[in-house]
Amino acid sequence: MIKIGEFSKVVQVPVATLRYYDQVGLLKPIEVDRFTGYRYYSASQLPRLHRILALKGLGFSLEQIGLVLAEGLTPEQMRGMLRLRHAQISQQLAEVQSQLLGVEARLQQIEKEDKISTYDVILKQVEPLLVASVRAILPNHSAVGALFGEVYAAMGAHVSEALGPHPENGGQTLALCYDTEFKENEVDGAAAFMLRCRVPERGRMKVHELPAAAMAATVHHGSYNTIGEAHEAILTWIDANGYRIVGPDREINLYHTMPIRLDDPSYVTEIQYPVEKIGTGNE
Amino acid sequence: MIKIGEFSKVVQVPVATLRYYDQVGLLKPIEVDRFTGYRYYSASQLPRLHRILALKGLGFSLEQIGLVLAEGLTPEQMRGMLRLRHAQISQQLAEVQSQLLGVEARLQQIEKEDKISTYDVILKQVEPLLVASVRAILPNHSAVGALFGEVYAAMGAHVSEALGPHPENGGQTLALCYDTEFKENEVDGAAAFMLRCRVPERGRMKVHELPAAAMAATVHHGSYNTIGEAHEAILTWIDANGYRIVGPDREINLYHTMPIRLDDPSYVTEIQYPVEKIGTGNE
DNA sequence: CTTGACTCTCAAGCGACTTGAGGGTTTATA
DNA sequence: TATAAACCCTCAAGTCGCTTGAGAGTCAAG
Repeated sequence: MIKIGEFSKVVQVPVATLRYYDQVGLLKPIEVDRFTGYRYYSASQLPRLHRILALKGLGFSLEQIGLVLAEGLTPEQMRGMLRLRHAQISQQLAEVQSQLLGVEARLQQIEKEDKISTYDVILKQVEPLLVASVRAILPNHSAVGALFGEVYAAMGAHVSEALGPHPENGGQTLALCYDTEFKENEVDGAAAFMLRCRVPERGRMKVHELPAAAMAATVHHGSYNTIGEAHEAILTWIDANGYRIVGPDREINLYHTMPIRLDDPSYVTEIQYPVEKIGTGNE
Repeated sequence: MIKIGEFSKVVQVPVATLRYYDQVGLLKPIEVDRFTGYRYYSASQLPRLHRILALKGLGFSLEQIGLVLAEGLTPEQMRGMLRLRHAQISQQLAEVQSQLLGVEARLQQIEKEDKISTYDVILKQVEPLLVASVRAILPNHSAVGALFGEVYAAMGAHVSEALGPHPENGGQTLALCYDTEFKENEVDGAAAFMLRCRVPERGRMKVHELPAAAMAATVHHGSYNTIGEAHEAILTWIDANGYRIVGPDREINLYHTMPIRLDDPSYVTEIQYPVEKIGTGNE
């Protein structure tokens, strides 16, 4: 029969925490003075507390620990809990590891350039996307602008099926680059509009569905002249964070007006590269 | 100028979260309708949100992210934040990894014995400990009981310096085992009392300080006959969790009465083995 | 003009504690 | 024996990053 303060010292658990465990019913003192409310513990409670600390150390919630302590579960149920927890921890491990890589990449970047990067790359899942597009070999990157005109013309009255708040004066456009390495000329690119439903194809304009994918993405704000930096930033990130490019990259503009003017400084472009984690390949 | 719902879809962040970011000042809409309170966002806010998501992905708190977004910090400060975070993540990584090992160990144990273990092993730091002890080669493990009598006698009037609530009828005792491998006889063991201050030595009774250490510990409740199981459990744990024994183990009894009676079924014994993580050796 | 989808604010809830205010009890010392 | 220091009590609120829900107002299509 010892008081809470001494028990606290023996088991190295703060007094407040012991009171909390009492409150939630996890570890009740063997006796509570009816008049003063003083809590009294005994050495015989050590095994129970040890179990609490052990399970807490494995990351179980107090509620789950309560279940285990109630002794009402079979070994089979216990196995189930452990397997579930195992899965959770594995996932958490992957997350923490990628955080570590991410922080290290940022540190490297800041060591090299001695300034905080303009571009922030994040990983996001995108859903399958229906598009109307024209693909062609272009003399240079800027030439993609002309392709948008072609798509626009080919759609005709179906422009209203293009995604965006006001299709006439601001839709969502998408430029794709199929080259697997950087090229100044003979760029294999495409211009596309996002669709809410299928429209008839016409000429070089085809309709197809871009697949769902995990994307490394960043946002470029300003004219296209400096968009190369954004691509560079994203490629550096992909390398430093242990990913690999697995398809054509996309340049997405929300709320473009037609015709496209590549030097508009108010443009906001999201650049996406489909990626997969190295070492998780499905080949 | 788009409404919160559509912005939410584009950036894949829940509406409630956007409202929350508005509330805490992390991302204010570019415009709020004075009459309806409707929030309006624009594509130009994408870079800011991207930065928020990127930093959140590295595990920074919203408060820290707010600081970064305020642009008021130098690259040097940013480096500092990143290094700090790096240290935190490394620690978290170690913790998650040991959780994974721990869960796997428990799963193995339950697969093998098909019951939930009686013993829960935890890791704890113990502080340096002043003890009065008698060390000797003993014919068997139970013989340590006699040594306690010798310590008790050697302390004489200084018994009052022994730790525990009432030194006469219940003190804290400690049995040490210096063998590096299990022995049935010729056990190199010691019996000790914990002291609050130094007392004079007498005969075989010596006073010295046990070093601080990280301990793998468990609690045995009941007579000494079955204490072997507790040792076994702890040794299995040490192996499965990637630790190594680095010193003599301790058996600690809180609130022993003198003389020691080894078959008392109400005894509670904490068993500790000093350990270090394999791969973190200081040699 | 209705319907249904969307938006607003404000309050409370989550988990595992921690902190603090305000007040009673025990114990060691003067 | 008085008193100070150490210890104990309860209850309430704060932490973080949202999430959920109630109740009410707004907007766009049919």
